[in-house]
Amino acid sequence: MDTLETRELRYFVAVAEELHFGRAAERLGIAQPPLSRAIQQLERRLGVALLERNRRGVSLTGAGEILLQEGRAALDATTAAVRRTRRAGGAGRPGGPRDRVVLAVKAGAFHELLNKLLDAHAAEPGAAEIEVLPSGMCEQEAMLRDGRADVALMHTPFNSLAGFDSVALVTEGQVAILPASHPLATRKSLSLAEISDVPELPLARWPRHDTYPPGPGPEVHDQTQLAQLIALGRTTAVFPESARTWLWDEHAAVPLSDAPPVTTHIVWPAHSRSRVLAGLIETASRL
Amino acid sequence: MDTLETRELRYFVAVAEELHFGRAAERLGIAQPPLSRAIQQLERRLGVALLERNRRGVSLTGAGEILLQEGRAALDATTAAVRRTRRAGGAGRPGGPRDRVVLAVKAGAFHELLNKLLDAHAAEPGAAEIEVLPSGMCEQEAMLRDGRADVALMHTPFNSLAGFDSVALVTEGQVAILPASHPLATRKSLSLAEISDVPELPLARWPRHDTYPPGPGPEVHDQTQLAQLIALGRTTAVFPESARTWLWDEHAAVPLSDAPPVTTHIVWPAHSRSRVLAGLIETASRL
DNA sequence: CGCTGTGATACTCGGGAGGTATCACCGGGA
DNA sequence: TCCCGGTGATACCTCCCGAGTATCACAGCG
Repeated sequence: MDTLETRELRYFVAVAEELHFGRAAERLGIAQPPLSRAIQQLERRLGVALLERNRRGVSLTGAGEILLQEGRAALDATTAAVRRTRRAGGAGRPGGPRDRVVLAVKAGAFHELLNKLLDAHAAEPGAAEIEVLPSGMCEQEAMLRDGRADVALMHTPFNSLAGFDSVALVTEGQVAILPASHPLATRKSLSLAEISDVPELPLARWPRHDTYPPGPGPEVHDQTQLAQLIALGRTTAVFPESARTWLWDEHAAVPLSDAPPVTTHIVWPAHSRSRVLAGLIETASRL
Repeated sequence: MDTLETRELRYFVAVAEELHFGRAAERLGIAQPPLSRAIQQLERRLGVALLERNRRGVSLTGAGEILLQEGRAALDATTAAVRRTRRAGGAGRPGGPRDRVVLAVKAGAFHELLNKLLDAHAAEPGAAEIEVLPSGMCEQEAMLRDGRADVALMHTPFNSLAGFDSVALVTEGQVAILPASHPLATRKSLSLAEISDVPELPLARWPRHDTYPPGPGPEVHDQTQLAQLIALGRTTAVFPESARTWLWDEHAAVPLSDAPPVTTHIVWPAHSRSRVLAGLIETASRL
């Protein structure tokens, strides 16, 4: 009576996201009537109204908001359980798949650190296989939560380490990435104010948790797009120093005097206790 | 095909914990054969062996260990969803229950800070109701994870904040709590070494994650037991300075020069975003 | 006033979860 | 050696509940 089937959670989350029974049912691959009944039954069992059925549509009650949030977390945890169990399947048995750890890394970042880490890990005696999984900008957190990855490299203060265990690896300053031809590109150092005050070079905007902040700069989705736009003299960006590795000839990197330092962390789900993961973390923190 | 019902997780966790189908079935309130079948089906669907059925009993494979760990986390998340949704039920509607936040606090600790926090919060305009939930020694983490609590006060380095968001509130030194009649009780300051070297006063041992470390000291479960034993001159203990509030006349508190400082944090599940909780955290960090 | 689109209801059907009875296997003791 | 206690697996049956189809009730809107 105080438990809740995964199916019910999936159904509710679908309805809460679509705010429309028909579309939700279609997304779930079932018909609309069973979905209506399932939600009603869910509300009865919880003893709580989750949806406000007003004319022309559906909206969430306060309790519904909570269940959406908590239900997503629970569903993530469940699919994580499946993914990680499958991945661990047969590990350790000769002939079966080797121990494997999936490391989520922001695509295009961490080149140097990542190389050092992988080399150091490969040099360990009983080294497990590490699969490097490139991720979108703020996607690593979701990947850790739903089990697509076991461990990740993240940058504070950009990524939030909320909900995870982590060890800080290195801290570095930030640089402004400018078109090499731009007047500011020859400066020894710049301030954030100077960067933001250049009207012909608006700062590029990254998707942050699925939403763009309003602003003048162009919207970019990956480092290649951004590199292109900078080379064309259309925008500028601020990055950790280690981003120098991927700069083109057309780019210039100028240190920023007042940008907050960026720290790279190795991050994993708090409840992980696997030997392989522990080894990797140990290796990383010795770098 | 890549999802997993709560029921299946419950079943597997029961078997993995009992390592015995019969007992697990009894605990689950079902018969043994359906349980056997459910686990077989689970293994087939995951494509992974979870249990090693050797003669005379059952043991976990590597994948089984992972699923036990991850499954527990997923089940906790599910029951947390139910608890928090029920708690939020009807909130905001006049006549219904008020907004309520459950604050888990180590029983007997945090007296001063807790009073200040509750007073400050009650003084806020739209103050929600705060229910203070006393918890066992290291139980607050579990309470946050499975939804019995929404927010907690914890001490580092004793509690691990792993998996949660937190804000540090105050840092304080530690004191040794001694029988007032003991020779060391008159000292202005002590070192950890001096404390541990007194054979007639072995340090008390607390249950830490359900297991006692081996050692000579008596086992204690709550502060009252401990207070009694100290007053009787049978043991000693190390506590944050703020513990002075609950000392008896028969107790003496002597500052420790080399004990690590203790920081009190307010801690909540990383995905929480409720307005009420945000208000409480805001109030706490202004203290 | 019908038409459209919404969610709820009525009824039926089939799969699967669960129960009972039983088997197959192994180890230990007299 | 043989039987017995205890383990998990299998066979078979029952029945509930989840899902589908058809339909309703209702609200907006031209």
